[in-house]
Amino acid sequence: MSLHSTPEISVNCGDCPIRHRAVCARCESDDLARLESMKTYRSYEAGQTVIWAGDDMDFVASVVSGIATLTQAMEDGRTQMVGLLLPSDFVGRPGRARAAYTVTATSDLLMCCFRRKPFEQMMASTPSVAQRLLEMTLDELDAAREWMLLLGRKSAREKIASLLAIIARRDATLRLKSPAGRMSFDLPLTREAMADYLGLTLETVSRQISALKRDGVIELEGKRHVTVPDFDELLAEAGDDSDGGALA
Amino acid sequence: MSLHSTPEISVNCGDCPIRHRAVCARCESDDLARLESMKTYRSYEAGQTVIWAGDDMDFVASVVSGIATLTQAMEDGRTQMVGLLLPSDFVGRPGRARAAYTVTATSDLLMCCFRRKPFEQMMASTPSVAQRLLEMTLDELDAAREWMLLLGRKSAREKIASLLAIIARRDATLRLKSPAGRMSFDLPLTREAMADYLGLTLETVSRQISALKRDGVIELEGKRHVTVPDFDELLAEAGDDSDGGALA
DNA sequence: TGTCGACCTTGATTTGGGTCAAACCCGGCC
DNA sequence: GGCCGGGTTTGACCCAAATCAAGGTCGACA
Repeated sequence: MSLHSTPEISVNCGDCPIRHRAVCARCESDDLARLESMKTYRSYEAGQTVIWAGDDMDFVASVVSGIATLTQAMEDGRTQMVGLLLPSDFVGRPGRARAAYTVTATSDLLMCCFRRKPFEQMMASTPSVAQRLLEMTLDELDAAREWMLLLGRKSAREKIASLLAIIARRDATLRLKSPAGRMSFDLPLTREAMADYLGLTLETVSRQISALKRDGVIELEGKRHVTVPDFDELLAEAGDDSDGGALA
Repeated sequence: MSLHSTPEISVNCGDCPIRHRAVCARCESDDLARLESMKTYRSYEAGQTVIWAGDDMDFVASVVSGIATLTQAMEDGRTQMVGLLLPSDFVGRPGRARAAYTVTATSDLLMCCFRRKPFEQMMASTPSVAQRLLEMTLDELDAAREWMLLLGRKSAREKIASLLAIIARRDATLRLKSPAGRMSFDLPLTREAMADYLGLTLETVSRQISALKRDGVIELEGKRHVTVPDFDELLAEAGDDSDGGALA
C-alpha cells in the first residue's frame, strides 16, 4: 500500500543498530554481503498498515527502529493483537507468501526487507541464518505462551500491571539497566492498542490505569508517561513476582 | 519422577509411526543412525507428570503416541494450558536445561527421548534437523496466535466450538480424510483440561457443551464421544468459517 | 453387591468487565 | 481566539461467566 520506499537510506550492515540481535546476528562478512545484495529499507509512518492479513508478501523483514503490531481479526470486527514487534524482531515466514496477520506501524517504523526468494535460498544454504531464526522463533513462542496465561487467567488489573511490567522491562533493557526500584518510561501504545493486546475494552484499560494510579502503584504525567515508584510492587500486582517474562 | 523406562521397546527409526512428521523427518539414514544412538523410549501413564516447570531436563523428546499438555501456573493455583502435544510434536528446547512448563500425560504416552548434549551437537552440525525444528516451531507459533485470539476475544460458546473443531480436524487428519459434513470422535481431554485450555471454568465448559447439544450443533454418546452433524455449522459457531486453524 | 471416588451436570447467586453515553483534554488549524 | 477531532476518562447499567453448592453417573474395587 502507500509505503514510500527510501532508497536514500542504505546503512552498511556492519553499522546497523540491530546487527547483533536480528536474524543476521550470526552472519560473517561474506554472508552479510550476500544479505546486503537482497535488502531494501522501507519506512512507514505511525498508523500506516504495512501488510494486510491475506495479502501476498514478496519480502521478509527485520524491524530496524520503531514499533509494529501483528493483529488478527474476526469477521465481525473483534481484533486481538498477537505480536508486538520491536527493533530486531523478524516479520514474515520463509516458505509462506501469504501474510497470516495484519502488520501495522504503531510508531514511525523502519524495516530492513529481504526479497523472499533469495532469502529462502540463503536459509537453505547458510545454517547460521536458520539457526538464529530458530532461536528467535523459540523466544517468540515462549512470549506467546506467557501471553496466553495473561489472556486466559489474569484479571483486568493484573493484565494492565503485566503490560506495564513488560514495557518497563524492555525499556530498562534498552538503557542497559536491570529493572528494579523506581523507573519511568513512555507508553508506546494507545489505550485502544493496549486493549487489543490484553483482550479488554479500552474503557476497562482506562479505568484500571486510573485505579493503579489512585492506589499509588504508578504515577502519570500526561497520558503516556508513566513512573513506577517500586517495580517489585508492580510485579506483585501483575500476579507473577519472580518472573522472566519475555517481550514480543 | 515415577517414570518407568521401557528399554524393551526399541523401534527401528525406519518403522517409526512419526518418522515423516517429527523432528527427524528430513534425516537420511546416516543421520538416523546417529539419532538412534542417542535415543531412549519412555512411557507414562495417563495422569502422570512428565516434567515439572523449573525442573532440569536432561533430554528433549518427540511424542510417539498419546497426548500430553504443557501448562503454566500462577502462585495462587490458577493454571492455563499453553500447549497440546500430539504424536510427532517436540518437547523441550535445545540450549535450555530448565523446563519452562509442566508437561503432563493426558493419555498413556510414549516419548522418544534424545539425550540433550548429543542432540544439541547434532543440531549444530546437521542443518536438516534445525530446519525441521524451525518449521515445527513456526507452526506452533501460528497455533499459539490462533489460540490467543480465542482466549482474548471469543465467547465461551465460541471457545468450545473452536476446540471441538480443532479436535475434529485433527482426528480427520489422522484418518486421512478432510474435515467436512458429519464427523465423530472422542474427546481426549476431561472437562477440567478443556477449561484450562480455553481459559474458562469447568462448569462453564459443561454448560456450553450441554447448550451446543441442546441446539443440535453436536450429539453426545456418553461424556466423551461427540458427533458433529454438520462441520460447517460448528465452524460458524466457532466464529471463524474459512479458517486454517492449526493444532498444537 | 455396595460404596467409593473421579468426573460431570445443573441450579442459584454474584460480580468483573462489557456496553452505551457523555464529557474532557489538548494539539493542530482556520 | 475558536473550532475540530483523536484520544481519553468517567458514569450508569447490564450481562456473561465465575462462584458456591448440590446432585448425578459410572467404573473400579473390596
